[in-house]
Amino acid sequence: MDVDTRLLRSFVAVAEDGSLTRAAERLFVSQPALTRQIKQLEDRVGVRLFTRSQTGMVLTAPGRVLAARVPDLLAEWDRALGETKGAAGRAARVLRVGFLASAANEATQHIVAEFARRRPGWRVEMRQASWADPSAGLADGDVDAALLRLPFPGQDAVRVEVLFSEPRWIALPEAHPLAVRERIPFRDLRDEPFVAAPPRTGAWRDYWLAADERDGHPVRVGAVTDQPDEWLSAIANGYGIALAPESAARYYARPGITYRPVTGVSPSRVGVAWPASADADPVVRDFVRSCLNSRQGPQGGPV
Amino acid sequence: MDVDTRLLRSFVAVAEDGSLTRAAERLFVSQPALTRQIKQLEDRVGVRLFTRSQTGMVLTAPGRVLAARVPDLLAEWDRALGETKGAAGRAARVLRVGFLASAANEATQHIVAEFARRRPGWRVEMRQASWADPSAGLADGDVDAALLRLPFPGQDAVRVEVLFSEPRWIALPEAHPLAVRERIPFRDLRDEPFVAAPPRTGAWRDYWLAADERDGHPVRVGAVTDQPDEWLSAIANGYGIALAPESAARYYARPGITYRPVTGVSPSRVGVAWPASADADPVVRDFVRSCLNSRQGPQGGPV
DNA sequence: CGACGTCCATGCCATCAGGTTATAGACGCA
DNA sequence: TGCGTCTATAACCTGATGGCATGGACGTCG
Repeated sequence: MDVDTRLLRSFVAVAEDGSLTRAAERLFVSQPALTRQIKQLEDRVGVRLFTRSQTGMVLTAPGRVLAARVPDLLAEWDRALGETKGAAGRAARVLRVGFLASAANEATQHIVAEFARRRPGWRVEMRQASWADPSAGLADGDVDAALLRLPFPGQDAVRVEVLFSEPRWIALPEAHPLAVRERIPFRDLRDEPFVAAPPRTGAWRDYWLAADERDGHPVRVGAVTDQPDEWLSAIANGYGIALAPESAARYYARPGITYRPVTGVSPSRVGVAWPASADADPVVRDFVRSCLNSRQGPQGGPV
Repeated sequence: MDVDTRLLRSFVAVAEDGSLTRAAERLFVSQPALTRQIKQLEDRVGVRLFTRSQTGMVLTAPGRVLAARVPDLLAEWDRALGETKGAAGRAARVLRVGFLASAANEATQHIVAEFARRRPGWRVEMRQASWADPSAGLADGDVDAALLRLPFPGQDAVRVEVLFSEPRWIALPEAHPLAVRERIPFRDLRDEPFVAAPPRTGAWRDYWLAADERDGHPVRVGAVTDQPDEWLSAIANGYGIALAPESAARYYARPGITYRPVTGVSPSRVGVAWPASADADPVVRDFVRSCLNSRQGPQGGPV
């Protein structure tokens, strides 16, 4: 029996949301279209997967069985796809590197230059990931390596080398009362609304909300964004403030936003990560070495 | 990235055959349709999977990576589907039992009756499998249990209880010179053409060709069939002869075909099999018990 | 108690994907 | 050089699918 993985993703979404209407807007399709997708899936499988009611969609017993397996299947498919693309990249001498907005900042160009020196003929394809995926595509096998901020979800499943760390600053609206201070203790910021990453990023989101350094003061979330521009707008518009690496002050300077050093929060660490399955890949190893080398400065010290 | 599993099955078929034309006829689609399916898959994945030539289609390096993973993915999907249908059956109080044509024969009705006694309200759904799948759907999770002939492919991955054994006879055309004999030694049959099961059924096919009891005489295959009616026609039409369980003489009696006892071949064993994952399922256990009980005769002896 | 809001289902229409047949184009082989 | 065997392309047609508008059932709130 054949199915489009699209139907399976729709199925999972509806199962999670318990509602066609909500799932439909999350999937960017109309509710009637989703109704028919689910119906089609049920027809193909030959089993009623949901019981409908005016309060939503509830999985039947067989539906629960399917819902328990489908996410793994989809993840495996995505992984197979990633490996295939990786092989294609290798054939074309392209190394796919994911990075998070603001991850390596000025280090990036040195790393790429160093890699180019080590691997003439190879090209690095930098792929910016949204904050919705702090692993920058590593988890899905979308990239061969990634430059990102630690900690990140799924970190234990991959190899990581720390490259450097830098202080965390605070980004606030120019007109914010605290913006006049030269240096701000974090305890003065704990009760401000924050601009946060999407909830499913878990520990990563918490880290940038400094959840561990609040002494029990609850987080107030003023906005949720997953891209730099949205993030900057949200801050400039006064929805909240946000911690950011020092280098963001240079890379994301913008009228209406002020960056200030913060005391009382741990610094942010930047690392290079790659899947364990690429341990033996000489190109990935060269890239990692390029990263470690660039740590000491553009001309490199002893490795 | 979303794909229809259909495209994946097409991909696997083309990869196996190394030819669009041959794969197309195996899949019962036209060659241009398959050309476009493959092209579509390549577009979606964003990677060239085959190198085309006038001698056929050859996998590229990334294509090999994908081809190595897809069969497992499809198998897992089929398994998830089977489990879902199984759950649906349980909810509807239906036990799905696969059987091979000629597997249990007269025992079947006793087993079903016994099961009905143990599980009032439950219904047994008997599904005849073609000889192309001697596991009768067990391997795909299509059934909750199966009545079949041992040995069968994949036997080690499931639980099996032997129910009984019966002599193997030979089915031959009425006009065959040997049909006049009352009892035929197998060595007199070794050089006859045989009607065989499809090649991919492996050991099962060999068993019914008595490959182990030929003393080196090679098998002559006169026809390949995977359904009882085709099998009977092939024999009646003189394409070959075939070993069959004794009970086939009663269940598949037909003008033009004669069944005779054979000496010098081992008897055939019939068993009930179920997936290890259903070990704890009380309904499956009851079914197995019904089978074992019916072994002694319809009224049952001590279990 | 009735109006309203919130669900999911359905009808209609336009569009597009996918199949089939026929044919072209490339190449190996006799 | 002509034939057979591949895959690619063109033209056409059918059917699937999505969007919009709307219907019907049910809970909720004034």
